[in-house]
Amino acid sequence: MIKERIYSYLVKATNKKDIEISMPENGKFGHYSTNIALKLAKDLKKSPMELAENIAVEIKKKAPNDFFKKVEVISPGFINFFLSNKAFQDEFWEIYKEGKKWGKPKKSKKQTVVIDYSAPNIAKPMSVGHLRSTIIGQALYNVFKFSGWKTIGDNHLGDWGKQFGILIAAYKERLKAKDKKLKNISIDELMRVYVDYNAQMKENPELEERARLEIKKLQKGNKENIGIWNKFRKISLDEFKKIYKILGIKFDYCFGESFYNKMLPGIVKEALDKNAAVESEGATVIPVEGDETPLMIQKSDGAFLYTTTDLATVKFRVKKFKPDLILYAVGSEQGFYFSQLFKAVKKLDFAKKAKLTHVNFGLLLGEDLKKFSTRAGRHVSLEGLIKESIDRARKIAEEKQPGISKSDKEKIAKIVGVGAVKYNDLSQNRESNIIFDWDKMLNLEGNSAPYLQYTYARLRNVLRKARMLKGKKQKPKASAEFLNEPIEISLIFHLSQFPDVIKRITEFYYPHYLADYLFDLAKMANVFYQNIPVLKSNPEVREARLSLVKTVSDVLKTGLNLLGIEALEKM
RNA sequence: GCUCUCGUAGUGAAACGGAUAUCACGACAGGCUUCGAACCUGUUAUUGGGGGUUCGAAUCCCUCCGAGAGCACCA
Repeated sequence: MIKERIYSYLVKATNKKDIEISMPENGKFGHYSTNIALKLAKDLKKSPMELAENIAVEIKKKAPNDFFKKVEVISPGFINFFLSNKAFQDEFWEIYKEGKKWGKPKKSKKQTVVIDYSAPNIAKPMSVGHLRSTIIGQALYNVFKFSGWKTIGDNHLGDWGKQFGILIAAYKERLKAKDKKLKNISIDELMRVYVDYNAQMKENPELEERARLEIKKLQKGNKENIGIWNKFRKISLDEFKKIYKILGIKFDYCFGESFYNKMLPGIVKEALDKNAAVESEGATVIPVEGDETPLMIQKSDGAFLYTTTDLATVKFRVKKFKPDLILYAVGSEQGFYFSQLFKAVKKLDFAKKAKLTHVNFGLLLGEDLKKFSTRAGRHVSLEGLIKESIDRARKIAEEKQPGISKSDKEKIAKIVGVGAVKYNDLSQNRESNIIFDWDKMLNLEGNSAPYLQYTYARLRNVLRKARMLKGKKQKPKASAEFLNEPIEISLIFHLSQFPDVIKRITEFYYPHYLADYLFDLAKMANVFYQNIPVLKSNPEVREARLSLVKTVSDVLKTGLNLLGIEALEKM
């Protein structure tokens, strides 16, 4: 790769290894640039400009004659590199050879990552709030896998805890009242039962007591309650599976909180034995350094908490998967909780070599800038959102392609609609809050999934038509020299950065790096498409351009798929 | 009250401490006898206020203002 080559020349010219090479936003400052002279000037007590000049002279000696077009030194001491077309043509050949593998790290030691994402609660329909965890987690999963990691996706279902006391108590009450709706109870009905009971509980403490008794019975393995619990769990899971199928979400495991239930007493005991936990006001807590409030692992009534489960989960995952990294795709509002949890994990020495990271994301806020929550009764169903998006996509498909068959139209509507929703989320910094807005969320123009999908479909169309043309094929290496148009060089330059983007995501966990990258690539591809004829150009030029079109479309497709978005041959 | 996060064109966003802050939407003006106009071209406007560190700050530090979130018997 070009960047690596510049780096190696710089190392030779300076005898330093810690060298930054950046890409100036403004093309006037070259394809690549380094500030190494500015950094070194202080230590060497030389003027940065003079130092930069010396390095520039050296590096020109180290590189082949036809590699740089120009190496420039600019005040206060930047060295800017302008590459020759030849350098890019060679680069293109390297990329073309890689084919669909382009972007994968060449050498990497096998590492393991566990990604905790989605984690919906049983007996509540998935809301748009769960969307972020689900698709950010899935995108990270895909990127890690593509990068050669052993990747484990675990859906940590919220299938245990106090809410089941409420649900079971409420359910039994309805049963007594012979509520007909209980026969084939839906997840929406379950939530209504829950919300109603929750509201009544505030006025009637007796109901709260009843819920507490039911949860106790459940935890002790009471058959009737376990039966009801299982029923709720199944109804919910079936519902979730439907949504995961539409969204193309997959997990390796779905252990859920209930899975860890039996390990909880052991966790508390271990924490006490290790002197990590103490008793406080009748409860068992782990004091956390620097924090006023400790982390509670057992309530004064003996019940365990989410926290206890999370500790058990870490221990279990470390033992089973021996991960190097565990990622939690969970909202920012749990930031404080996770910082406490991680400190407790360290105290207990549960993590071993694994690095635990909270991949946080911003809240989904209502138009009044307040948090969405089920308790507040504000709920936009995820299913409804997806449906709406598909409807909008279908309408547009009807406008743009009136002639196509009904089944094709449905397929396009689904892929475009789902893609739009995902891209809307993945294209922005995950840490920003998102204000819920139908129109923004379901945008099908500009910086959106359909734009990328459309670009891909156009490029594929050119390739399809080319196959129908007769004529001798040339090796792309031989023909790369015909790629000399500025937009062609820009495309190659951009293609060459793909591996860097992938690498940065495995380091910083920001899917929007990839979305940004793909959008830029698509913009360039459209400019190319608009201005540069492919099929009607001279045969050898045509071969070169077709190779470029092929490579760009492959990267677009790979990138979209990594984001969990499908590409369409026709739309 | 304490702690954390965030304030970038009219709107939504981007920017390893780098150079003239980049996109999209919107608005306005153009472009299909040419590989798909879900596209392309042009015009438009921005770092909340004040200090500091640095050769260089949207980015780091301090302070003020504004918004949001969190702060043991929920998950």
